[in-house]
Amino acid sequence: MRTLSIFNSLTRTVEKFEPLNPPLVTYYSCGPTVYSRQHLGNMRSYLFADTLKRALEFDGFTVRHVMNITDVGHMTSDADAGEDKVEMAAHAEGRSPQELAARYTQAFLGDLEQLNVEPAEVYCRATDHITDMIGLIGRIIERGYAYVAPSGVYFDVVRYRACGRSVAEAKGSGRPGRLSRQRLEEQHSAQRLEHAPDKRSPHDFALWVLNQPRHLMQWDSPWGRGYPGWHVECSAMAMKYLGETIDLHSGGIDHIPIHHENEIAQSESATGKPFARYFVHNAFLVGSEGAKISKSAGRFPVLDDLVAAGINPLAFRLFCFAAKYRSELGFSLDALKAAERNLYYLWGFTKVARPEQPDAPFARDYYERFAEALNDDLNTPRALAAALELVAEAYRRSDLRVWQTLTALDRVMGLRLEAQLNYVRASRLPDDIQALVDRRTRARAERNFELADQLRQELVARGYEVRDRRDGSSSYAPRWS
RNA sequence: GGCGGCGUACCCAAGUGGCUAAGGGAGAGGUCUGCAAAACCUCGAUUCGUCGGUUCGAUUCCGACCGCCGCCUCCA
Repeated sequence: MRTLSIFNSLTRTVEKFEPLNPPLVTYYSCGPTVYSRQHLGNMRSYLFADTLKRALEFDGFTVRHVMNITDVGHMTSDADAGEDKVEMAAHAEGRSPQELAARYTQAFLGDLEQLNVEPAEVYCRATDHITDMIGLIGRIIERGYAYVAPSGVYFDVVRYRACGRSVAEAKGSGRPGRLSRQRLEEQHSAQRLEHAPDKRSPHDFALWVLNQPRHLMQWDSPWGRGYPGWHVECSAMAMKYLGETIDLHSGGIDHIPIHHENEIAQSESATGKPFARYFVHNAFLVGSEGAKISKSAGRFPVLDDLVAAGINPLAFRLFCFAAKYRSELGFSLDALKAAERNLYYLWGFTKVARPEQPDAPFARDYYERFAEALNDDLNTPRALAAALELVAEAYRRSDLRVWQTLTALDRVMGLRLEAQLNYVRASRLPDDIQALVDRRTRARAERNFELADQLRQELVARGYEVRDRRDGSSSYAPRWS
């Protein structure tokens, strides 16, 4: 078994990854709040999570991956006027929150499928786990880290941050958050003045929201009718499916200061145990001007936009694979097109590959390079370079026996090479296309190149790729599925 | 105000205290081909935002500056 080194946000260093009970890895990654389409920036995160999971599997681990689908409780802010994102969007679209959530959940899963993301072992909806959340909140209250106020049950951030010294002492000088390294008093609190007046501190966050009669989704709880806060579903569901201490937790870099900090706080104050042993965060996809692509900024491309532009979704997958997860990635059509060229380069190899033969010895070096790069904190760009050079080397040597290696690498890259091979091999030409092919073959035999070229143009226009070989034979295949 | 990050060729993007600064795209030239396409070969940053410092030696470490970005309010 190889050892993955990965940057752990908890320690801010690259560490050897060692799960609690190998070969099992318990992995929780943050899923979407389903009130809108997930844009390409979001998709980068899910692709990153997928690559991380595939890398662990490449190394021989068995990954149990849990992803949340948050369909309630995600507020637009923590102020009084904060509204539930799902309910707000539902209202705007004239649907029920349930309909809206179901619709965007489907769209989300469809996107993952198009990107060839391995399905998680468990997708869990927040609304299916209300009792788990209530149980967790109860434990937090018992341990003294949450309190009940008229407007809700709040996590007592000041008490938690005090951790080992008196609350009074900690007030205004609490220890910095483990992930964000921010001290409470250093945070810009001007924006938080609108907070619920019965909160003890502006930093406290809601575990359970009470007395919001206009809210549609409500459940009974020991503290009254209401609904859960945003972060608590992740803690509750992660623990339910993976245990009180999980191996690995990932998400976007923006989750470091709020969501994950809060998850850790509420989880560990409930259990007294470490919540996650490794936290891993991916950087943003940014627009051409270097600004992040964000939902709140309004317009942002979604996967369907790429498809509409004629770009294969897997090109986006490869595009993300070609950059390190911890670096910002600059999105542009040119850059995406470059990735698409690489995709077609690898797919094109299926037309000449020798899947029935064992690999030539030279393939081994490239496999090793790929594995080494991958395990070096997921250096996917270097891994990709190894894969591309493997194919180039095969062409160069005119020794095309590298298929076993290439497909092994593709179990991490996820470009569906195997499926592409089957597709290319299985596809028979439709009769009308075959007729054109026959006519062209005849024309070429008669050295009537004018007609042959005309027929080639026709075939290309119909979506077929024409490749004449040196020996005079030709291949006609649909231009990529 | 606090926390964090970035600046490598036309574009995307790795990387290292000193071996030729990965790889890809685009571009130029070539091989092959009836011509294409595909594939392969060659070329391409004497240089890594700027200025200092440490060092025998820095793109890589330190400092300052310039520029860009994220977070501290929902955000992958």
